[in-house]
Amino acid sequence: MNFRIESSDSQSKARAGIFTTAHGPISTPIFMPVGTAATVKAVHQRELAEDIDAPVILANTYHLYLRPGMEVLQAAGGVHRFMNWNRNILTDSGGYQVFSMAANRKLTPEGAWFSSHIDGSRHLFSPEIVVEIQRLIGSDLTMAFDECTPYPCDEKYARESMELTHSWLLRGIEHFRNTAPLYGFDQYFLPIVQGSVNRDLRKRSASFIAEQGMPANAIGGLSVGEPEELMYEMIEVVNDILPTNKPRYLMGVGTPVNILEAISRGVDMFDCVMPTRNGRNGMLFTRNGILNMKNEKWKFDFSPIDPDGSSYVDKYYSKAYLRHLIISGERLGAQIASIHNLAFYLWLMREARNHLLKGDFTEWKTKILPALTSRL
RNA sequence: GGGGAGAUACCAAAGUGGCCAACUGGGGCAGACUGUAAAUCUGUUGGCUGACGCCUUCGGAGGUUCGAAUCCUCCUCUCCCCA
Repeated sequence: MNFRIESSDSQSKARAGIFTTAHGPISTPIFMPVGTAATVKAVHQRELAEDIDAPVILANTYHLYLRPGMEVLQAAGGVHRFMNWNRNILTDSGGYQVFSMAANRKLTPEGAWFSSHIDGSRHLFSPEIVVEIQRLIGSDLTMAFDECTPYPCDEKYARESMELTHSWLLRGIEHFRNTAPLYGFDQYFLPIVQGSVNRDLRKRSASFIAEQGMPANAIGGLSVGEPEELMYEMIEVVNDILPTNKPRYLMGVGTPVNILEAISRGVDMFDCVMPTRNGRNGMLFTRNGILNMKNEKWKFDFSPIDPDGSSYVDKYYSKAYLRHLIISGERLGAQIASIHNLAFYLWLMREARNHLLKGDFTEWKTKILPALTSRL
């Protein structure tokens, strides 16, 4: 995938780069919209490409495995053809579901036993099985199977969880090397750093992950409830060890501020459900601040949703109209809010990148940060 | 004209002597949401107070009682059936 760093910030660890897979170039820093079930909820692929201009989206191994199932995805010729998305796709491995559906699973050295949230049926996810499934899905970027360590947890649990993830990683890499892509293009395998909020564990994990020599590296187990300062601290610890010449992917993060702070600490790739889920629930992110579209104050506000927004929906519809749609539970409200938020996130990444190339990233970041957290 | 039922907070609807400032649902208002079991969840919804608490409320007026949304009298209004 040949990551090329185009510019590095002089006042921080931030950098702008680019790498390419069979499904096109990805300029970093980048935000990847989450499309768990082979759909970014409430957003058309056409809007993702043409309006939001996302070069890569996420899908989820666990969800696609359960529904529609591997027979369908294989018969379709992989997930790109299935959903008619010919840009990049990254699949999460199901590691997050190990964490979020803890009540329905059992961890063993072999792997994780799940109860399907759809019909209750039992399934085993092992590092090998998860590689197989991601081969069948045909994602460009495939994730190692890990345990996303819960927070808070004691040192012993964090250590054992990390060691389990490491042992799973070795098996996953071996199986990845012993299998081939099914649809005629290369796939890449990303290992994941764990270690909870423990500096020593994070260092050990980052070293272990770096040694594997994978084309890109991920940081997991953060933004799971820990204080933001701890998250930033762990990112710093880990990024001091992960190779600088490969993309770094911070999984599941986050707010616009989280992302800018992580970029300045050397992270290149992000994903988060926040722009879509919070959008559906009426929360809009803009360069001027956050607004809750459900609030009464927009009831008679017929001004554009976001006069400074980069998406067509921003000037096409008014705040009062969007408020009405969201309060009424109308689907168009979720669509407009999701398009707006994703367009904003992608705009923010392009903007960060432009300032990195221009050489004034830190000044720009310092200036824009207060506005991003203010409430409108 | 005769007979019957009913009026409770924004709406609907429980409650039929003290555990009632009043169940529950809707609506309203506010909040949460970070590798999506989420178009979901939580709080709040008479007034004053930080809290204990106090004050005013169950169509209207009066009465019984230590105590009334609940019992009695009259009044006003609504709905249903028969003629």
